[in-house]
Amino acid sequence: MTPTAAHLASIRTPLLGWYDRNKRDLPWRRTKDPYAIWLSEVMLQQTQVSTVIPYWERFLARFPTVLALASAPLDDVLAGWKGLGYYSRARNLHRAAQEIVSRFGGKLPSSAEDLLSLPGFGRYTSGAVASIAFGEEAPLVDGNVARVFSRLFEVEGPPGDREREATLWELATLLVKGERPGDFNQSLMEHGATTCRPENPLCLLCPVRDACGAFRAGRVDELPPAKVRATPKKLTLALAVWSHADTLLFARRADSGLFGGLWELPAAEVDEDATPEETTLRLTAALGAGVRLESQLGTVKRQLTHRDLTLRLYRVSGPQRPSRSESFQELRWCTPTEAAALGMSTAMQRALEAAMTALA
DNA sequence: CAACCGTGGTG
DNA sequence: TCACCAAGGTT
Repeated sequence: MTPTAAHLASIRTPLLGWYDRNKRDLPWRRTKDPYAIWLSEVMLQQTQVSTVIPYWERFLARFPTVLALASAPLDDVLAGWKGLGYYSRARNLHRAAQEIVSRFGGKLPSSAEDLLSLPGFGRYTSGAVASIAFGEEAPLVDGNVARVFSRLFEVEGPPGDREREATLWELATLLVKGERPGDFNQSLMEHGATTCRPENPLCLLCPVRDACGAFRAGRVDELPPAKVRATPKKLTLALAVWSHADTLLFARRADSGLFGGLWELPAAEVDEDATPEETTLRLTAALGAGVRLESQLGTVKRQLTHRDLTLRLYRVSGPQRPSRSESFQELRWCTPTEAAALGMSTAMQRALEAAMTALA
């Protein structure tokens, strides 16, 4: 895979021109603040543009600078991320901000190489920030670019294939060299998102159709091959709905794993066909306090990428109201209003709504 | 390197 | 309804 200089130019120039004429007016394209651009790149990972826009604006207003983010409690950062998913992104963002303060004097390093050393900066995000915010000729490959290249150059192999990935990064490295590397990288992604789409690509409107191997060969529909996904595994959680006065008991999960660092109705994993006795034991162990199941308040189901999640709500009580537990970072009794400000997954919000409805 | 990590949009 | 997917990173 060694395209000629002429072939590269027949892609680079039209694509950049097309981008200048057709790029969407996105809020993070109106700023030159590296921190704001970094934030957009992290939020956009595996997430739709339309979903990100309101989050980006709100988060930036709440944490306007690297220093503000670094100084904030993780709990607040996760609350600002509430509902966006992939919460390790927020934990890594927070850690990276603190490292930027301690190692780089509070300013983002400008090279992809330095950025790569920070939490949450992989190859893609390092290249994106270095090229878009700092003008470095740093390559990037995301899902869009992979699709665009696999069609333009007829790169074979399924997503994840080692040789395929190496080829894609080589191509990105060759193509990014030239004027306005940040805009060029964005032109690749914008093209993939709007024209060279996964389904029903708009080849008739494509600015680089003449250079496209898949178009010439009539293979646009078969490149790239779809990724094979594992079937979701079942995960059943028993949730304790423990009310006292006008409050409910909430717990903050450990920082790693599913919903790491987020608040929840205290949860314990149970077997899909767990008996009430087993459920009682699990919740008692989790809370470190004797628990009695009063009644079942309902069930909430959620589909995650790798998990088929079932949340079973149990109204519980016990002889002693717990205030600490080994299983959780923190326990807290909260009114509904207070709970609304906590960092909580959408799944848990649904469960909480179901609990409140059942209790009302 | 395969598994893990969320959510909402789409056909 | 459901499978697929969207500007990935970590372990």
